Amino acid sequence: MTTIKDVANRAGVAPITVSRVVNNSGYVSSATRQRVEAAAAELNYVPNMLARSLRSNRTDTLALVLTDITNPFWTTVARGAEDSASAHGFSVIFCNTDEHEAKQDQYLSMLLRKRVDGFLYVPANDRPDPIVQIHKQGIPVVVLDRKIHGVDVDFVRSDSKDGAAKLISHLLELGHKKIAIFNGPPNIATARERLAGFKIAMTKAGQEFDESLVFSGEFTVESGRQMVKQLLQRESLPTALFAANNFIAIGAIQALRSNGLRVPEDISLVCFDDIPTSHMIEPFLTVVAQPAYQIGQRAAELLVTHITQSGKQDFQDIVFAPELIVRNSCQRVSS
Amino acid sequence: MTTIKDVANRAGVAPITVSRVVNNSGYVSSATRQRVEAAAAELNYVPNMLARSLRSNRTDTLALVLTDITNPFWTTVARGAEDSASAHGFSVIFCNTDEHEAKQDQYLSMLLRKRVDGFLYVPANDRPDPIVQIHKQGIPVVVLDRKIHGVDVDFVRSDSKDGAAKLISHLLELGHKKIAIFNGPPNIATARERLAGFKIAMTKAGQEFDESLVFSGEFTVESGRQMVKQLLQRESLPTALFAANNFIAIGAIQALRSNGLRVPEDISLVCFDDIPTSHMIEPFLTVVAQPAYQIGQRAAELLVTHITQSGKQDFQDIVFAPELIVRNSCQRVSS
DNA sequence: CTGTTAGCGCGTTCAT
DNA sequence: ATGAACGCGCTAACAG
Repeated sequence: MTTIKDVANRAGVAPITVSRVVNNSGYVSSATRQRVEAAAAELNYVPNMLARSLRSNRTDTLALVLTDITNPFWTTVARGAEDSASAHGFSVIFCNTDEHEAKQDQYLSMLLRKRVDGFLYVPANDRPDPIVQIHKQGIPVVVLDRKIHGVDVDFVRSDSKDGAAKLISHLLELGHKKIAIFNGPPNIATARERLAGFKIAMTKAGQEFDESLVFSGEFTVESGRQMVKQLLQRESLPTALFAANNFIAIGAIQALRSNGLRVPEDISLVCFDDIPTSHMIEPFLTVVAQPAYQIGQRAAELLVTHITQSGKQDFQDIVFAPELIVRNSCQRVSS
Repeated sequence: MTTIKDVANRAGVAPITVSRVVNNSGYVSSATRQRVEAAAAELNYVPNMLARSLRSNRTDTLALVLTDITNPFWTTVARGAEDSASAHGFSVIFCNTDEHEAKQDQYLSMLLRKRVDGFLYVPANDRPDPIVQIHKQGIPVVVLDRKIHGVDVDFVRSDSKDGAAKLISHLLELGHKKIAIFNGPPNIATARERLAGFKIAMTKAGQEFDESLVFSGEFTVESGRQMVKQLLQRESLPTALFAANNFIAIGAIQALRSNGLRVPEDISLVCFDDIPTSHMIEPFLTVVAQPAYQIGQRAAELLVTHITQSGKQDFQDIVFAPELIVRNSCQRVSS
């Protein structure tokens, strides 16, 4: 591994001169510059960022802590974040927590040790302490997707309440009254807000809200299947189903079908979050889609701003409006 | 930012003693250990990996250089790699090259400067030089998905030739004879091999191979659309289409439909690579699926082995067999 | 069981 | 326009 010193020797100059050439800082005569560049090339010199970072306290690296990159929503967020980070000269380390607190804590402390310059953080829970811990190290955090109270950070997310309401309104317009919700865990803000939006839309339309039609699980395919099982134990079925995210919807559809129930003929289904590649092939699920790419992009930009202008102390709560996309998973119901 | 020195002062010991406590190395009396741990906790001490790495020449970080994490195949590979890396104590930095050489080169040199411990590398081209450059720095590389000749590295990939042949055999069994291929660029090994598999299966079945039915583009949705345009300029259409990857298939289906052609009624379609979430909702495309998760997992494991046992010099070429999954995108053709 | 010395590779500060 | 010295935070190597 050749160092700045080796290059210096080869070029017959002092290490600091090599440094100046490499970083384009300070004055270097074009003659010595050329000698240095030649030496660097011959020796395959690659600057050591570790050493540089040790002095500069900057790693040009962001952390992206999310739940599961396998979910197309997060995939797209990740892509947006990486594109934006890369445009600003940052790399990104990604970590899947699977909404698991222990995993998350482990990742966070590893990332802290690695001295990442900032965190793009999708919290697995409502607790503010992870963020507090990070802030104690003086590292900025942008929280994605989920609002947490009592912490001074930026948020980039979409309006879950509004999105849920849009979906429910759509169902109501089609004549549905008995609507069940397959929700995520109540300790995640988006789950609570999507339920809230559901309730609001129902009551606003003068519809009775039936607590027994609220199911709580996880934001996973398996959980979607489980909730169908629970649903089928009821005497009467709702005419429509609201899945609080795409994976729950997938699990629900599978379980419904394997129980001989067709969507939308036997039961209508809407869900939060798009499934891009799927709908490109077969436009099927009616959803509200979040601008996933922009969420990632915007979050990374915000984070980079905080890093480069470390004075910046005004925190933003950027809320995107989800968009209703009507496809073929709902049927009109005769009242 | 509190350092090992601060902790040492607080605990009334030497820095090295703190180091020993933190790393569980060497002898420390449980009395002083406790004092040190208390001091560390009070001061919110977080070890600085940069400093440690500078000495140890290990960053516990892998690079994952792929084409586009937005493609569900790569998403799954990435997840497998991250899970495996994390289990071995490594983080992973991911980079999207979009098959773009310039972007790729930029990423590679950045990652070299960052002193990642190893590369998981999906080459955007056939050239061995990027790998040679990395090896010059003494850093191991595992190449994913695409074989490159003339370099000593591990490969983890699947058998493109065999996969293509399986798909074509399936079509032949259904009576198809005029089959077009929508391929990726010829400078990518998988594209060449998928075409080769196509040819082999055809000739083996005694079918004539029609060069005019070979279309070359990119592994993208847009390219899939473009190739349909080209196809439609022909006087007579083939009865079946072989898309060399999932994104090409998606683009093809869209363009076919917008031109009033239905799959499979008007034309049958098979493709390489699954689209997991899509087929969970609507089992549609007949594909050969690669074990994406295992590819990522296995590659990361191999890489970690090279890193931890730096003596290891036997290189493997691990080839997985793709699996044919018959769904509903093909129709039998009467001869 | 604990401490001293030294150096990993680089860039800031201050000279020349 | 170029260089010397020092220190970023940490841990081998070697005392004691």
